[in-house]
Amino acid sequence: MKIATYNVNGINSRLPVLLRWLEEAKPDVACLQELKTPQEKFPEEAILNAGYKAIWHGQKSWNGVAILTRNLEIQEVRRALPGDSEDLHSRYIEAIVNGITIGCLYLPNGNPAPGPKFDYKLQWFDRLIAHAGELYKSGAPVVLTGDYNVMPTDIDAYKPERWVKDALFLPETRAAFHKLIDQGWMDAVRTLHPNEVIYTFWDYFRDAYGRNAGIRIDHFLLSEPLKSKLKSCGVNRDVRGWEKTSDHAPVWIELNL
DNA sequence: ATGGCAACTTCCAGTTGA
Repeated sequence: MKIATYNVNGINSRLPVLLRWLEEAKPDVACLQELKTPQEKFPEEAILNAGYKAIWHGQKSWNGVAILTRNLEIQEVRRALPGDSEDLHSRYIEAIVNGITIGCLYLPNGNPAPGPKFDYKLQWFDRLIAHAGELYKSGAPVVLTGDYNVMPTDIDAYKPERWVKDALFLPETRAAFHKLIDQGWMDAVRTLHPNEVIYTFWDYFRDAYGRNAGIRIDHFLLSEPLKSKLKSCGVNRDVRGWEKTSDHAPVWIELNL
């Protein structure tokens, strides 16, 4: 079973790239972030025609998450993190697919830091940690994937010294990520490739992709029952080089179920 | 240290992203 995550940076302006990637990569499950579309303008018909069912949580202008499946039933569980009914950002959607709980998340960016946006990032992170803890303890097979907006360690950033005051790399942010990992989760990509330079985002500026000046911020976390099932993983790096592409590249894992 | 790019909105300049 192949599961992918892809921050599309606007699903409607990204539609040709998204459809081409689905056709070429053929993930069984695709978790999407940054739809940047209201609920009613999600391109459901084009996605259905490409062979995928979808559930999504849209929002005007910003955020937005979706889970797509090919030839698999999808049962939605929730479409927000517990813990703050006032939080209206569309940043989390969770479903059960093929017996696996899949959480698709778009963690807040948090810049500029310090400030209210960074406070919101850390608060959202706390709610994710609380919810993830419940999921992990349940013993169910769970995949928590998406755009975490965190580089976990120095190896995950081109010139990490340039990111030390950035919300994606500040000590509080990394500490929150490691608190989450310490519940027992496996960082799938880093576990299979412990020393490799792997990036999932390259800035649009200054030919960052051409220079491979990237960062690794899109992650797959696996709960206990899935750790022994992880077969392979990777980044569809070439997608970042396509015309009218996102600033993120898709990331995928293959599970031997 | 700065600003470079892209997508959004609703009227082309301001905001957000990472």
